[in-house]
Amino acid sequence: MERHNHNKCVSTAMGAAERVCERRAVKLTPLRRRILELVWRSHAPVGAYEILEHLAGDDGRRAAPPTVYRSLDFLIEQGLVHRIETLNAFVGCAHPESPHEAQYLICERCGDAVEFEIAGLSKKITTAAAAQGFEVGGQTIEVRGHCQDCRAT
Amino acid sequence: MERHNHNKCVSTAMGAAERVCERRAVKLTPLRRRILELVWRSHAPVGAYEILEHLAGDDGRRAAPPTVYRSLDFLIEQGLVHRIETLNAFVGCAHPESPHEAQYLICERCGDAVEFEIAGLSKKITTAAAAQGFEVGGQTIEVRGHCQDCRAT
DNA sequence: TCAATTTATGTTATAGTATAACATTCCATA
DNA sequence: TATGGAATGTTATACTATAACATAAATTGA
Repeated sequence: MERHNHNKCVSTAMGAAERVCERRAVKLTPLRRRILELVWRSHAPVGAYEILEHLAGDDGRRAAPPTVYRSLDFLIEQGLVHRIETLNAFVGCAHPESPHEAQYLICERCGDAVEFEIAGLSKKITTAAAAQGFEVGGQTIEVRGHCQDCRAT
Repeated sequence: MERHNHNKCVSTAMGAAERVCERRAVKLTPLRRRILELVWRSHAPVGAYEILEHLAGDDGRRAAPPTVYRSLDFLIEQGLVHRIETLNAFVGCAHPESPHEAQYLICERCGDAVEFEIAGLSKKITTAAAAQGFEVGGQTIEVRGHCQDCRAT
């Protein structure tokens, strides 16, 4: 199913997250840590309610939506998780150390969302917007289509 | 409030929509026409339930969500309306004649969403994705920030 | 240390967005 | 004018997200 050791990705990401939080003096609490891990365990973006179910699975009792959304808010704020607007879902950020505008390739067949960067793209947009007097606060760039693997199959 | 004659924009847009539909032999029914007009009457993106309320205002009785969503689906399919993913809302398309990837500048102060195009941007993304073996089906590019007018105020 | 304060989480209820499934009406055309 | 397809109506419900208030845990300062 996985074409590489994804567990390793997860633990690498968790390590990075811990370092980032420590450096910023913000708390990666057990709950936040658990939710970040759940997000990372999936290549594909995960919905908030999906996370909720997995939380319930771990211990006996059921968490409520605000629990998940609050932690997601924190993780997004710290750049550890990105939200995929076109899917109402969440993915782990591959480069949490340096804040950046994320751009995603989203495969409509397998559901994977891969963060990618086109050199200068973000800057080009900012410049073009500025030319019209628009001051850019944030960008959402999401590309739908079929990934290499799915096209081959 | 409006800094130009927006009514004129609306009627121009409606005319274009009628021509487009006629050429394609698809039906711009009274309901679809009414909804398109409601969308156009606002510079800012409109939510589906907001449209629903305005529909109710016109005659006495209340429409149900599927009525609106179905018409929106049609209008989007025909490129007469675009969906703003980051707002769960809808705007009239300025250039319905030629299908294209829309890009939006969305002002967080006044709410206006302006369609704009950066020369070669869409193509650049497609090319960059192709370099990774990804075949692009569609793009979502939405830029948040402050428009010229709102910055001036 | 302990009270005061802040931060995080729990809990309940509800708001907001969207679609499934089936019924009815409208309309083009044979 | 019967009929088949497209459009719309209707009811119910799924999915996504947040408000508001309660409790618990951690931090700080006296």
